[in-house]
Amino acid sequence: MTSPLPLKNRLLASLSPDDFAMLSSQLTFVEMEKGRLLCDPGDPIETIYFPHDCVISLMTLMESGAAIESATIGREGAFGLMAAVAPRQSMSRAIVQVPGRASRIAATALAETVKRSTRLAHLIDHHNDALFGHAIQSVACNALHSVEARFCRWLLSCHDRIDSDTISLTQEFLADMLGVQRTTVTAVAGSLQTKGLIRYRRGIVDILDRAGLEAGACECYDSVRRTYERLLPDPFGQSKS
Amino acid sequence: MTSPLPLKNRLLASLSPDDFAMLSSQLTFVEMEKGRLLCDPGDPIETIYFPHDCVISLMTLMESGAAIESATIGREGAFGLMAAVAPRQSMSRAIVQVPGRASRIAATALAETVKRSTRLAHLIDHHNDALFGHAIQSVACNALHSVEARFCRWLLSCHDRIDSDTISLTQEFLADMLGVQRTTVTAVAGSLQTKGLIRYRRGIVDILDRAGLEAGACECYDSVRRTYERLLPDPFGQSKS
DNA sequence: GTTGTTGCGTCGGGAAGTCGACAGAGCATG
DNA sequence: CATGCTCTGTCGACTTCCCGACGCAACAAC
Repeated sequence: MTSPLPLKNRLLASLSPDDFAMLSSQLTFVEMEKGRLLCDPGDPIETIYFPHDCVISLMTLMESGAAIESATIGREGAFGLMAAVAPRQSMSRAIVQVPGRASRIAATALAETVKRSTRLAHLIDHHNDALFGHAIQSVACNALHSVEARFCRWLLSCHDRIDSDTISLTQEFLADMLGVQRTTVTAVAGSLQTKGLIRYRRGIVDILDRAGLEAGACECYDSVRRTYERLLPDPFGQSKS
Repeated sequence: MTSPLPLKNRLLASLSPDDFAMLSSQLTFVEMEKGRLLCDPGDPIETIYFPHDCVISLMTLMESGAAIESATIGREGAFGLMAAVAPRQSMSRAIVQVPGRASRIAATALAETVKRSTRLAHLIDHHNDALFGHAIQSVACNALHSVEARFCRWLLSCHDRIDSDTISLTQEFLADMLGVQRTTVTAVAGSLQTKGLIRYRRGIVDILDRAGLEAGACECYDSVRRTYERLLPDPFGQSKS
């Protein structure tokens, strides 16, 4: 799946030809380098990003300075669609977690098009609903599930959104995402490595056994995935597992 | 604040006279008895509820049968507004957690009105955004904060939505909400009682010291509250603390 | 090759919360 | 008053995760 096809974003690929025609002239292809900050809480959302093979994290900032992940966005969705109808402030920090490419468009330009296409408006509505479903599942997940299960879930949903079995990320970073201590991540990563599910080497994770990770992950992984599939059917119809 | 004013719901009270005129004939006043089930995951959302002095919980159901709270809805909002534009399935179980009164309307009727009023559409849009903000804050909260802090937060946000300092709820029930063991709730409740913040007696909690609870609660309580205030200003302009 | 930096592994004490079990208290019903 | 049920308090062992500290390994820069 390392096809040269530029538009892997499922939301863009789901657009009707008419809608796509209206948007395409305003869409810009961008490289998203790792760590790039798209938005902080309180910032107006001026640009909307449709990831092709990058992953964007929505992080909730706490007073302590901690930043914990509340949702991730990849090729199944887009960042900033809450602002697709009317101007809106971001409530989270949005950063590029895994580098790659995306298409972007000005929020005002998208809002113009949305006014003319109820079909596009419904697509965005469905996306926002799925994102909400993602969030409430994570509320439950963070309260009930072990770090190991959440770690597996995280790796899987990241893996779904990229075209490689190798993910570049440090344990420190992952600890922030999951909202746990770095040493806890080390312990869990060691455990998964012993089981042969992943390999960890200095900032790089290799996914060795997807099925094993799925067995170790909590139900939340599949639950969120099914919600997206129901509300935003995959126009490519592909799947990894 | 035990005024006989029937419409305490802030969303309804924020409507323009025109919008309210269009809706009022379709709105029905209902008593919401404790424990009433409004929706289960997968059910179509057919009715939208605007609480006046009851509290509705959105609960995420897990495969194990556990049901944990992912958001609460009171007089500052409404249940079911994701379905205000187009038909939608519920993703959570919605139950009445604290009894009281609400106004309800058929989703189809509201959708008709929304088509005619962009102002109403924007109000609903803001509500859904605030609810999303509520959810992502809870994602972080459940990952980072102690049970005691979350317990305080829960009591405060419940207290905000009713007209009494007495809340009827068992520790068992609260344990489900918070996603913890019942014995843990007992321990925390005992601690708060010793500090003089609450009184607990067989299914009934009395709020004795709001300021003390606010000191014990995590920042999430205030954060969520400010988000609602920003997106949906209180038309009554009142506050409890 | 040396140095500096970054990321990982480990160790140990401690706090928080789990889980099962049981006793007792409050309340309603007959 | 007796019965039964529901809700709360307690206990103890156990697990998970926190939190700070330290050393080492890998990599980059010069």
